[in-house]
Amino acid sequence: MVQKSKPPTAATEPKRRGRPRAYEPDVALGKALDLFRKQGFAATSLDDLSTATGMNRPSLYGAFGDKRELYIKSYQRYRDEAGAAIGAVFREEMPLRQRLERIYASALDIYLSGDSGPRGCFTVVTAASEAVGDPEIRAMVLDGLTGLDKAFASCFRRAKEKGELPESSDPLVLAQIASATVHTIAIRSRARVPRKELEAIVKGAIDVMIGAKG
Amino acid sequence: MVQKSKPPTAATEPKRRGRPRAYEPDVALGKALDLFRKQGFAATSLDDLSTATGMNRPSLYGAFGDKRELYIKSYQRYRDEAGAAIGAVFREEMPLRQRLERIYASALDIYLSGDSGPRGCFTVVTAASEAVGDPEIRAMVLDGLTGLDKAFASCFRRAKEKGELPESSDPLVLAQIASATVHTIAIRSRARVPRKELEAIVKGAIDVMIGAKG
DNA sequence: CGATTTTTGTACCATATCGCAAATTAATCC
DNA sequence: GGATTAATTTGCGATATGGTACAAAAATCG
Repeated sequence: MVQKSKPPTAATEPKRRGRPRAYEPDVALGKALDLFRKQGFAATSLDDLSTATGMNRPSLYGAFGDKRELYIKSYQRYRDEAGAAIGAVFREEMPLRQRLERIYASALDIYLSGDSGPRGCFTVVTAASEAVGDPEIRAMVLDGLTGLDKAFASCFRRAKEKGELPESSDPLVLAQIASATVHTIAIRSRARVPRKELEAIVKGAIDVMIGAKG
Repeated sequence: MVQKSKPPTAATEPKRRGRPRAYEPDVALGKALDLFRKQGFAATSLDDLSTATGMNRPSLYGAFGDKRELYIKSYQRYRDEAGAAIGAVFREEMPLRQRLERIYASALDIYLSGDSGPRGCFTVVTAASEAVGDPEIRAMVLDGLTGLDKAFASCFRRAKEKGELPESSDPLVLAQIASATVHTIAIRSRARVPRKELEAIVKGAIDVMIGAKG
């Protein structure tokens, strides 16, 4: 039940008072996230989480609260990471097609990762499921969905201004198709559709969005 | 623990031998399906299923097998129903736009139904989740996904032949966008996005697919 | 070193869960 | 009516589950 034996890594120790933690909260949360992504909320037991994180249940509870809180914190972490990944692509300057390709590539990287099979998208695979019954999770899911829509919308708006899209194009509509494409590969990846096929879907969608063919 | 007190409804009784069933398998499976759609596999207990179907656990077990088998049978039932609904739309002759509108309308009917909140799509919300770990479910999910793709593809192929689409259009690509649109509304409906918004997404997607604007 | 603080480890509790065995009930067949 | 068949009902049992109480451990502070 030990995660790391060597003393706390971070140099910025405010010299905590009592017995030092045997785990690093960040890596523990990462492990919890992995499990929740793979199995969902209900199918993941505290024992599972305990062995995966290397923390025993009381420590888990003390650090993150009960199972639902841990789930929400895991989801928050996932969203932060995913948001950072696509945010990076948005900040760089590049042609529309390339930007889209990069976004979908990093989405696929996220969805297809995992030792025991692709884990898909947290939002789509498990959070959406919990969203019906849990208002807090629902709010996060909605926020994630509209966040993606908006990111794509601004992306297309910018492209249109730069003349990369015909004047007749509607950035909001294109954004929803772009989001839908993200959603469809998220679902398909969970069914172990091979990356090649997912990339083909992405390519076709990009062609349509850019107006190469329709 | 009684589902119906009156004797078996169906006129086609082969005069079964022993004590008559107190339930009708069809309605029981429907109730099970409702629950699984709402809660997913792991979060649905046999007790839940028992009270919902009006059958006690041994009867449930005798009729449908263990929980996983019941889940698979429920999913099969869902697919049969959904397939029948869109199949009906495909058999009729009508212009492309109208056909697409009808398909999405019946999809929304399915996704948004439910007493305690919209239940979304079985395939997307729960089956895809189980698909990673269960080959049989995965096969069903894949079958459902490609089935939808193919249905849309033939739809667009027909439309192209009839001159409803430009010669440059690729039915396979359009089909994948059409499927992606189904997937995105399935996910969003689970997050309680109102029907109006979902219909707007559908309308935008149809416009792009038909080539009205891009 | 002793007191204090914080975390860990063990053990536990109440309940839920899945599945099944045995007895009971209700129908048909002869 | 008695035998047979099939479904129901009750209840059990082994295990899993989420959560917590409590003592031991490991650090800092004075």
